[in-house]
Amino acid sequence: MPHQDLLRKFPLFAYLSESEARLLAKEIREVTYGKSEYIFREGDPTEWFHIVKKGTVKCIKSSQDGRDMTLKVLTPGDLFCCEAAVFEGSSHPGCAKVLDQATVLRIPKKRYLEILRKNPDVALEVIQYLGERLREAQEHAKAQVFHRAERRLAAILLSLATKAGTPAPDGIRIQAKLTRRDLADMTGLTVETTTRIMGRFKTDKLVIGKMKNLVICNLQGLKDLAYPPNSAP
Amino acid sequence: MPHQDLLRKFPLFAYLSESEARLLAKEIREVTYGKSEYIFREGDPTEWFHIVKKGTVKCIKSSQDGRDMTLKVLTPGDLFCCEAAVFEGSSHPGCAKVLDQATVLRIPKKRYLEILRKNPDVALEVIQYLGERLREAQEHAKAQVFHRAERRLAAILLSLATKAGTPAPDGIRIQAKLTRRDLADMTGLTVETTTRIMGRFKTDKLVIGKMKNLVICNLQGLKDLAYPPNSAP
DNA sequence: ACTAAAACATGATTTAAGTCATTTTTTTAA
DNA sequence: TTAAAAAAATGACTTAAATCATGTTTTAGT
Repeated sequence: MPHQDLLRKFPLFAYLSESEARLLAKEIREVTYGKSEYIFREGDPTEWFHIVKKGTVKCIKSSQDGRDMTLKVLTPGDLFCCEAAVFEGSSHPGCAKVLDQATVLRIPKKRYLEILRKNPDVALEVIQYLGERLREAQEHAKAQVFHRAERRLAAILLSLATKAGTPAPDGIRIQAKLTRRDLADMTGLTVETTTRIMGRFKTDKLVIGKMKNLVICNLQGLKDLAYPPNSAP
Repeated sequence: MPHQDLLRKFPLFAYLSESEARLLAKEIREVTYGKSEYIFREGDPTEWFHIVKKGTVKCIKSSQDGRDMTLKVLTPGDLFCCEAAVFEGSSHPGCAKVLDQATVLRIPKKRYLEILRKNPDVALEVIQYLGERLREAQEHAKAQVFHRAERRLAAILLSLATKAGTPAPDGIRIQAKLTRRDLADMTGLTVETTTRIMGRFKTDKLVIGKMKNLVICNLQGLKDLAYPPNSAP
């Protein structure tokens, strides 16, 4: 059964019968995108249900005023376009843009809906997944709306560490090579303040290395900044 | 069939058979809460699935540092505790607190899960509902994280107008009587800046009346502030 | 390998919004 | 009805972060 190991974060196959899984496997397409390519843009019709297989993808919500907000960084196993997007006549509420070269699997929306309809367990799984995303989005909003620059950046670095990080000898390496602009787009700060605060983080030995190879070497230090003693984690 | 008209925002009954609906109706409990009462608190075990019948309820995420974030204002027909919360062994990720006297319907979590499992259409409806909430949460985060005080307040007032507003002769009346603190908790601003900006809105004739009876009398004016020409609505 | 273009860094200055302090108004409960 | 408490309004002052300006480094494409 192909792709199964990729689906750890969202075990679609696990609930299907042998024959259903075989049928689905035939309909899955694998598409590779280069750096900075768009997988889809805001307003595009929703035809597929996607899962990241390799690389990193960011979900963004664009504005005419030039400032795009980065809502989420997706890593292998994450699914996207699983929201309202999947229903009749709907269009994407945001863009999906590749950060680093990425491979995504996609399933025709129609097949996806069929699966949901026939397999209540899968539907429940999706409900749980969406609930989790919703909770995450609210948590994120809280951390970003209520706090000051330093704390916001610390919180973003932490979430990147858990979602897109890999253990390294000197700490946690953040693979997705994000620019200062990317970080600014996640925190609502300007590139300048992002630069300044990242500079401070570096002199305080919380992180080391440049953006293309950033390593968080004092996770606890960042946690103390993001969630100080008198606020709940 | 009881309660059916309340469920317009989430037509649960519409998908059930006569017998199922009768069975469910028997298990629905109606509970009334007074002003400022908690329906549940963060960390409480999730035993029920709730729907607002009357009044207004707010979802908040609390902090030890005294600043609670108001995530959402719920009005009749809204459901809550429908997220990850509903699954095994989970606990509420935030509190639900009554703004104005409110009546809520509640269904035992177990029954709710049974319904989802047996009625794929209901499950799809929930998926759609959650997707919509997720999109909303992201949209909200974007509006709040990236903009300045005035714009943030304007955006919040607009969303309140659509969600908790009723047409009035002089504009849209916001029924939920929110305090400056409530508005501050939704925008991440201080009470003082909220006061100052609301004052400006009043002199600019965008809104009239006090908090207990706030009327938005220039919707377009607020829209222009919240989504200026060079940014997408 | 070299050039052009991004991305990054840093300083000087401005400004929006936070903080603190005080007064007025509204709400609540005795 | 009145007293106490909570909420709202307003002013003086401070500060964090935006803006603007300029130089440096890194990345990408020919």
